[in-house]
Amino acid sequence: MKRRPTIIDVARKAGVSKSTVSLVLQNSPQVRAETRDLVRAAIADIGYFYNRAAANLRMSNAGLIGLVINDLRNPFFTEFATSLQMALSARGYAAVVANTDEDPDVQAQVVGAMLEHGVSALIISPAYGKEPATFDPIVRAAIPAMQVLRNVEPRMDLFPFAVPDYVEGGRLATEHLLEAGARRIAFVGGLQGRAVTRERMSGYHAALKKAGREPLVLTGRATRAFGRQAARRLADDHPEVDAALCFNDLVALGMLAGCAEIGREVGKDFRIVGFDDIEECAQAWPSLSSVHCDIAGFGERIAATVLDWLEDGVTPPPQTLTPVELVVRESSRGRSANAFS
Amino acid sequence: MKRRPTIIDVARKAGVSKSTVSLVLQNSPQVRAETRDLVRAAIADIGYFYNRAAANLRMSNAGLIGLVINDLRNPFFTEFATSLQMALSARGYAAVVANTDEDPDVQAQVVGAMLEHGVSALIISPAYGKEPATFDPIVRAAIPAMQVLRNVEPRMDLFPFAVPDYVEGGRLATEHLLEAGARRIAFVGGLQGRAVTRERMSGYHAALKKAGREPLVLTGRATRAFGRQAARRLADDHPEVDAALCFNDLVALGMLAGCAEIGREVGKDFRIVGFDDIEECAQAWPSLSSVHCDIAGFGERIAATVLDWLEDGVTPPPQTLTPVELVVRESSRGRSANAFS
DNA sequence: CTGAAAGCGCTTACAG
DNA sequence: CTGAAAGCGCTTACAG
Repeated sequence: MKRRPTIIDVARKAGVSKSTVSLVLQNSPQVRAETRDLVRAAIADIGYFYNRAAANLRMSNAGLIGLVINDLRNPFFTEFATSLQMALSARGYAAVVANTDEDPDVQAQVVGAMLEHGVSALIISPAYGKEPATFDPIVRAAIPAMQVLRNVEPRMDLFPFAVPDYVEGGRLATEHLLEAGARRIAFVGGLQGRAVTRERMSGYHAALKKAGREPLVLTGRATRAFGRQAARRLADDHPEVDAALCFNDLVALGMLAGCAEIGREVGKDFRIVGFDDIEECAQAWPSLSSVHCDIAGFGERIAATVLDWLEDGVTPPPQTLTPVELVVRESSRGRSANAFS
Repeated sequence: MKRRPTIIDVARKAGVSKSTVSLVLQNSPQVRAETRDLVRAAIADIGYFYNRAAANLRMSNAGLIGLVINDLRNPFFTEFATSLQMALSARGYAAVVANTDEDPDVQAQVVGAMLEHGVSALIISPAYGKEPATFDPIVRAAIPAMQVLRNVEPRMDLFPFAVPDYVEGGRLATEHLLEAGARRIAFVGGLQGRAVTRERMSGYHAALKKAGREPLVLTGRATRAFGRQAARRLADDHPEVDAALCFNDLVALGMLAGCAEIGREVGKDFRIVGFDDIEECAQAWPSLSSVHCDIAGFGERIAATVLDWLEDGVTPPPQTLTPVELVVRESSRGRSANAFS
């Protein structure tokens, strides 16, 4: 395992000084074309590659961005993280990513590690709890940092927050179900008291109130398993309920499975709308209506926001709401022609 | 935005030399307890945190591991990447991760970027195509690098390969379907000619041959959409087929949806087995039998293998097959009692 | 247009 | 047990 070649090896090979090599590396116009080509040839020849850690020591912009996610196995967050990472990569940054699995201790640990690695900025979809352990070190490091999708840290001047407009999404979905003829609409899933649940629910409450209908809320974990149980519970305990707005698509997809299991025909006997519009919604059967949050676009937007902040000092506003829209599919529209067995 | 504190600031504050601070940072036993506490207090006081880039410059082990994945949105790879990342994190390493979206150019670019960032090792689930552009630079960097899940680079001494035992999985699943009474079993999904497809299929072929049955292969993309179409095509063109072994769970879940759509009762009229056993299998309805590859365990194992290689020079064998097992659920066993509507 | 020199924040022998 | 000094691979004024 031989030594990694350095700028000095290149300089020696090309017969110039290491300063010149450095200038070539940075595409400086002040080096003569022939010299540049000479250096380039030497670089290719000895297989030199840039050492960013060393450069960073002088320049202090490592080109590393930290990405900390509370639940990376959830397709919603996967999609977000992936599109964000690819957007960063396209602008020449690498992403250090970590999943915290909703554990604030893990979160504090990985954030600390990322700061040690000298990330130039941090994007965090935080776990709930022990906020200071995570956020105080970031304040000390004085790097751009955004919280996304969940707002757990009140200092939004320091940690600007961005999120799709969940309230509007909840309203749109509820109004759609009402227009489609639903008489009694339940809100299913989402942990009680969490901001995200509250927001998604508040659009639902507002729309029902306006229509003079009574809400029915079944909070619970945001999982397929909970959705599946909820389908059964709703049928048993609240047979009058003929529609559900779900906290997210996983719950909705779980309800789809649950309805199939108990023989309730979704789109006919019962209408379901999910939230997030993950890829699977269009592939499910019946296909699932959902509040489209354009999470891929959201990821790209966050990447751009953070890099503009980092590179040009454009501080984002303390709070950004991105637009959402409702995508109506079979689960709330009624079945397509080939739907009977 | 003030300067990040350094070891020298700490030294000044604690009234010792920077060497002493460095020793404290490394928990060296050769520094007196009182001095250590003094230094620790100073560290906490001025909010110092370690600069790994600088340390790395001297030591050349950045504690960064590169993770390059061909399709990070696929839950199978998400699960792998996440468990790997968390295992690395637990051993004090950070993961730089990148999705290539099956694009070999993107892959070459991100691998180059990671090498510049001085990753100490690389784990890659490669895209197909342009192998030299990705792998030659890794060879020059002379760092431990493994290919996982797909074997595209023949130099397996340089890039040891690890993968679950797909052949065995295909065999197990096929034998199970035969035992369950299936008369004609199709293999559905997976791109023709790819090693993964070939392996998963070869267990299927072997088992059928042994039983004296004819194979029927329907290759295609490994997506829900393809699975859904395939369900219809199979019913239309090959009504005698009464079971399917799918290339992966996405295809199988797509078939589940497709069967629901055309009114074919899975578990009764038709049996389906998937491959990978992603989390959703247990939550689907009917629940999906699948070849369990323990991908979370696989991720942890790879993390351990790479770190042992990096830290202790334990070179992995050129090829590792990890065990798989079949998990039988409703989709191939017959419905549970509550299954009629 | 190119070279010599200092410095980024650490670690590591080497003295004391 | 602790300090002074060199060096890791770069960049950046500053001379020439």
